[in-house]
Amino acid sequence: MTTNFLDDLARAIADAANTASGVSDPTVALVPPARPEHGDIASPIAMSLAKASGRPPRQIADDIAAGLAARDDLGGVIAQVEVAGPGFLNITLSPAWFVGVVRAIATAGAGFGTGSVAEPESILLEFVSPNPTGPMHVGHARHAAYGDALARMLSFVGHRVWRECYVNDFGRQMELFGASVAARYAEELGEPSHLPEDGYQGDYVAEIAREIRNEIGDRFSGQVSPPTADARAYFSGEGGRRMLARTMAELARCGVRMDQFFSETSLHEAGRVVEGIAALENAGHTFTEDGAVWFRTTDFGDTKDRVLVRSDGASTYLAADVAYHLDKAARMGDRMIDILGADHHGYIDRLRAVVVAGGFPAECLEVIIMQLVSLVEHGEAKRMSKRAGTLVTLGELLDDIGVDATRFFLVERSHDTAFELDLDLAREKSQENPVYYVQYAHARCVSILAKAADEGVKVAPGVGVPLALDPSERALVIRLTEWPEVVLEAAARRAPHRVAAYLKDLARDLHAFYHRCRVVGEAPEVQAFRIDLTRATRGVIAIGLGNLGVSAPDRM
RNA sequence: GCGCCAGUAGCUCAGUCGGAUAGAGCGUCGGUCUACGAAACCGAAGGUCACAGGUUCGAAUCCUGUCUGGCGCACCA
Repeated sequence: MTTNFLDDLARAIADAANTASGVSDPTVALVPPARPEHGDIASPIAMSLAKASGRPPRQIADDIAAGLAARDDLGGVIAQVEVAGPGFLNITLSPAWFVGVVRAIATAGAGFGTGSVAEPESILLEFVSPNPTGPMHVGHARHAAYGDALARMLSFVGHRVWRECYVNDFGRQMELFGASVAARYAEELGEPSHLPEDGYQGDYVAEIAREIRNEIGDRFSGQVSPPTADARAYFSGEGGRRMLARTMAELARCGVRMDQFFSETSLHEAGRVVEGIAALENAGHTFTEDGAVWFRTTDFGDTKDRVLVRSDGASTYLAADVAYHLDKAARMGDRMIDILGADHHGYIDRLRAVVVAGGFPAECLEVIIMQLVSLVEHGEAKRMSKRAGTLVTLGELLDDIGVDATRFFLVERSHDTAFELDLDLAREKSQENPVYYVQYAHARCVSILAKAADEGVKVAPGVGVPLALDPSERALVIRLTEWPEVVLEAAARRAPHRVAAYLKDLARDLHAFYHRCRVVGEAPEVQAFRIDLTRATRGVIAIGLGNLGVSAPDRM
């Protein structure tokens, strides 16, 4: 549902501005006023037309105001227009406008603001993409919370989104992980352990080994001290599968849905990596030097060329990414988005080179860089290492502060701001977490509506329009009308934190309204309006929280 | 040295394709429960928007330079 409740007003201002300035078809910006006494909505249009028309902004504004006052068809929209400051038009909207708007929003329900994007795209969104060598930590959690919220928002405004998780289940780290599991398995059997020096040491490695032992018994007895090639392959594969299953379960616990988990190993096994390298070679984008095959990424703006096949014959990680990105480009539709950690930002030029060398437009690959989350505990930075087993896992975070708080917290900040998560604070202050503030506003609306139902309130159609509105009502309604624009902008800018900020503002407006205005038991036209307003607010909070993957409880 | 991101209230951060007196939460101080939930509300204090120039009616926002911090700059993944 596309909604602009101020279209009539904007058109009227455009007409009057045209007359006043001589500029044809001027763009009308409508902005929230800086202060409540400036009315409900304001426009700086006179200032922006001053230069083109050669007249002082105040004069233009006066003429526009006069032009609006002369119209007799705007009674249902405008109550008053004033000129203030350097030339702002401050507009007070009529009660009839408020009643109509709130009715429309309450009626639209869960559809309010959906499908409003002008040019819907098919988007392949890749995010989280973990190595299945250990549990997800708070960094993955930020990617998951952000990526999932972004996917929800993009879908909400009308794009088609495919969510994909690339699984780095190939290469040296997987072998090391397999050797680590094999060593723990050997310990389970009471055989000498050969844990690699730089092997993985977390408790989860022993857990996986125990699981495997419970399933296969001593089948690999005598083959793991040290592990044979067969044993290494088995424990690497089986360990990776089990780690991935845990990852999937944790994402599901967070409410993060993926359409596909894409295995790097599958690319190698299907010969896609070799094909990808061959494609670049055939297109003349490679050369051989020092026994290695290089991709001439400098032709596409990279700072140096990159190796695809090492001199020892092994393909690099980039080679797999060539195959993967060419595969994604072929099925993405209009666009693919990669969400990468800040420590991978040097990778962007390489990936773009892959896409362009593959014959796709450079703009079809969008890379979002996620700044790091670091943890602080007891006032000092917590250094995390997967191999040393000192990480704080996503699971532990969820146990501590819950899914809703974790998700809201992690999308509250812009993705390009590094932030520190203070574990002590996150635990102790969970009651003051903004998510509770917003959820409480939702529960409060439900409670009011339940009260109205208990009292048997029936709203008669055409019950009339309140004579005057409370400032808190006006503010709340204006806020509600902003939702479609907020989510559209948040989706376009890939900025879920704007939705979070909006919800905090909306919740504050609701709480203020609640404390100033009674709903049930007022005069019929006032009661009807406020019930609609409560329904509309409840609906928008629920939609907004839904876009962030956070629940909207009826009771708390 | 080069590149990306950031620097806004005591703390954590919004606001950044130019708009009025720069906002919120937390913290501090002071008020508000005999009516729909006080997990709430109302008020106060708190600012050189890192610094210096520039662009114009107007700059936290755009441009140039400087400083500080984070992260990168592999035949690792």
